[in-house]
Amino acid sequence: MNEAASVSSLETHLGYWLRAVSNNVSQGFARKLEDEGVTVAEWVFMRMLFDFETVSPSALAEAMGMTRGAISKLADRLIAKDLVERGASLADKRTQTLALKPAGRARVPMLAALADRNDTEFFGVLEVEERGELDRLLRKIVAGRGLAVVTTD
Amino acid sequence: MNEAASVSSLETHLGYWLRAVSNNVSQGFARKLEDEGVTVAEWVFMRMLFDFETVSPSALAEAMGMTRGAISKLADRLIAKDLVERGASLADKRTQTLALKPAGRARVPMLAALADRNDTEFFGVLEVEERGELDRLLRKIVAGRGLAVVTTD
DNA sequence: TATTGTTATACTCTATAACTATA
DNA sequence: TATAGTTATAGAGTATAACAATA
Repeated sequence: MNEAASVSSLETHLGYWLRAVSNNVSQGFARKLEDEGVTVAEWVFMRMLFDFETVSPSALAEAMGMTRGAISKLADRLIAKDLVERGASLADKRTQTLALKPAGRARVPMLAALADRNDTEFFGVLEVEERGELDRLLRKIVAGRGLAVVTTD
Repeated sequence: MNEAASVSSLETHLGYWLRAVSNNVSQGFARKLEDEGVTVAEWVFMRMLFDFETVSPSALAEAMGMTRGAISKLADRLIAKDLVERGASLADKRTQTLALKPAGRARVPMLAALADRNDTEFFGVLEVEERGELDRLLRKIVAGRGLAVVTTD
C-alpha cells in the first residue's frame, strides 16, 4: 500500500474511455451532419418526430432528456429552417404540438443513412460479435441505472 | 425490402447508446466535482499536471485533445482558484510552463477518489468480467481509430 | 395553485482566426 | 516566416428561474 496507489490515474476509469470514444463518435457525426445543415440534437429531434407524427414540447423534452427551454430553442432553429412547425392542441390550449413539415420529413432518410455510415465507420474496427457485446453492455447500464436515453450532448 | 426499413431508428446505432451512457456518467461526475468547485475538464487538467510536474500549454492541449485557446481559458480559471501557476521557460521565451501549486496538488487525491466512486457507481451494475470486456472494447476502438484520448466533453 | 411553453441569464466547451512576442 | 500563447467572436449545450396563458 504505497502513496502513489491512492491517486488513481485517468486511464483506470471506464468513464474516461467512454468519454473519449463517445466524444469522437459524436464529433465525427456532427461533422457529417454539418454538410446537411443540422446538429446532432436536431437529428434526434427530427427522428423522434418522424416516429411520433406529432408531439408536445414537454413530451419531447422528457424523451430526449433535455429541458423544456432547450427544446424550445431547438424548435425555433428547426422552424427557421422550415423543417418543423408548431401547432395548437385542441384539448388543452396550454399544450402545443410539434410536427415535421414535408421538407423535414423528406430529410430524415438521408440523415438516417448518415447515422448508419457514421456507426459503421467508428465501430467497424470491432468484430460483429464485439459490436453485439458492446451494445448489450451499454443497454445493460442504461437499464440498470434507469437512465434517460436519447441524450444529445 | 420495405420502405420503413430504410430509415433506421435511433436505437439501432451504437453511437446513440454510447452517448446516452457517456453523458450520464459525465454529468454525474460533474455534479460530484461541483461540490469540490471544479469541472471535469479542470480535473483532467490537474490530474495531467500531477503526473507531468510541469508542462507547456500546447503539450497539454495535445494531450487533452483541446485547442490551445481552450487550455488558456482553463488555465485562467485554475489560476484564479490558486490551484495552478504559470511560469516562464528558460530555453525558449515563447514557451511557458504550467504547474500545480501546493493547494492544487493537495486536491488531486480527493478528486481521484471521487472519480473512483463515480466509476463504481455507474459501472457497478456490470459484472467484473463485463467491466473488463467494456474496457477492452473501448480501448480497441481508441487504438484502432487512433483517437486522441483524455477528451473532456 | 399547478402546468405548459417561452424567455432571460449565466456558464462550459468548441472552433476559427486575429494578434503579440519570440525564434 | 513559423511557432507559442492569448484573446475575441460565435455557436451549441447545460441549468435555473422568471413569466404569461391556461387549467
